[in-house]
Amino acid sequence: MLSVFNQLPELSAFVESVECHSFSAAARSLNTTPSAISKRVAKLEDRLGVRLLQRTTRSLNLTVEGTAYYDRVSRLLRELNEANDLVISGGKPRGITISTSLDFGQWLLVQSIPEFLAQYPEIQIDLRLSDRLVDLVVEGIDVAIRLGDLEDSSLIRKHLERSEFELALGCDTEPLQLNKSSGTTQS
Amino acid sequence: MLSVFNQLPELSAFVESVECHSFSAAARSLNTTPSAISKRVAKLEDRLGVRLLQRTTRSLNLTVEGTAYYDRVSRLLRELNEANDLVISGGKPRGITISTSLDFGQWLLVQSIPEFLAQYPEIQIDLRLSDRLVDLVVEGIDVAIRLGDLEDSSLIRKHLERSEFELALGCDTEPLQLNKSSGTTQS
DNA sequence: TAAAAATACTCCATAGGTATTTTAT
DNA sequence: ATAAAATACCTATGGAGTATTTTTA
Repeated sequence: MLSVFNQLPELSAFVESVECHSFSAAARSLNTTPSAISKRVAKLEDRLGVRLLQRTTRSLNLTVEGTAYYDRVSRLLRELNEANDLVISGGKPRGITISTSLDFGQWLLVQSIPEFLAQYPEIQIDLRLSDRLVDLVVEGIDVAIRLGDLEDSSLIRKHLERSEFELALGCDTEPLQLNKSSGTTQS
Repeated sequence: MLSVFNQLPELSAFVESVECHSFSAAARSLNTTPSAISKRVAKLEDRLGVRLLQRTTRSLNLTVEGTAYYDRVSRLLRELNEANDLVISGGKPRGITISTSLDFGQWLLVQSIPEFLAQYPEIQIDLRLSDRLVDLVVEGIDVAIRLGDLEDSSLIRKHLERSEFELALGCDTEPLQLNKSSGTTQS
C-alpha cells in the first residue's frame, strides 16, 4: 500500500466541478473559493500526469481520461461516505464485543441475541466464546460474562468508561435478562 | 458531496496498521514515523467519533466498528489505486477525442478504427460525430477531420501542443490512412 | 461587458519529525 | 530491559484566501 497519495480534497473538487460544470459553482457547493478548486484540480492532474478537464473561462469538458476517472472516483467517494456514515457514532452504541465461555454463550446468548437484535437491529454484536482467561483491555472487550465466583479470580478489573452495552440496556426495558448474570464487566 | 473530509493519509495509516498489526511496522512500510501513524489513526478516530483500534504498547486489536471500517476502506483504497493506475500516463498516449462529420465518420472511421484498435488496444478513442461547427478548444477535441475546403471556413486554428494522435501516428507505420484527409487539426 | 478560470502573493494551520514519557511483556 | 505507543514541542510546508490578470461568450 505505497502508491496512494493524499488526494481527497482534490477528488472532491474534481467530482464536484464535473457535476456543477463549473469551478465557481463547485467552490460554492464545497464552501470554498474558486481559487482553491482550481488549484486542487490542477494538482490532481499534475499528480496523475493527465488532463482531466478541458477548460476555458466559459466551459468545462471532461477528457476521455477524465470521464473514466470521474466514473470510478465519484463512486468511490459515495462509498467512502457510506463507510463513514456506517461507522460514525450518532452518540448511540453501534457495536459491542462480548466475551463469555463456550457453555454460557451457547446456552444463554444464542437464544437471547436474536431477540436483542430484533429490538436493536442497528447494533452489531461480536460474540467471542472462549474458556481461556481474557484480558479485557488488550482485546477490546466491552462486556465479559463469567459464571459465579469467577469474578473473584485473577482477572483485573479496570474502570474505563460506562459500557456501551450497559447504556443500551438502560435505554429501554431490559431486552435480555442478563442482569442476574454475575458479570465481570467494564463499567 | 459535502460530508467527505480529507482523510487519505489517515486511511492509509489505519489500513496499514491493521495489516502490519503494529504502528511501528506501518510507519516503516509507509516511510514515516510511528508518531505520524499514531496521530493519523487518532485523528481518524476522532473525526469518526469511534475507536477503531484497541491498543496497548504491545498489541493492536480491531474493534467491531474498526473491522467493519477496515473491510470497506481497504477495498476502497485498492480501487482508488486502480483508478489512478488506469489513468496515470506512462508517457504514452492514452486517449484521443476525434470530431468529424456523420458521413465521414461512418464511411471511413467505422472501418478503420477497429484496425487501429487492434494495433493499439490500450488507446481509448472518443469519436464524436456531428455536422455542426465544433470549437476544438472548448470541447477538448484532439483531432477534427473535415472534408475538403471546410478547412477554409470560419474555424479558428490554434497551435496548442503536438496532438497525442499525431504522436501515435508517428510512432509506427501509419495505422490509418488519415494523412491524406484534410484535417483541421490541433497540432 | 460580465463572469469565470488562472495566478501571484501572503499568511496561517497543521502535518510531521525529534525527543521524551509511559507502558507492557 | 526492550520495544512500542502516546505525547509535548517545534518547524516548515503547503493549502487557502485576497486581489489581480486573462480570457471568452
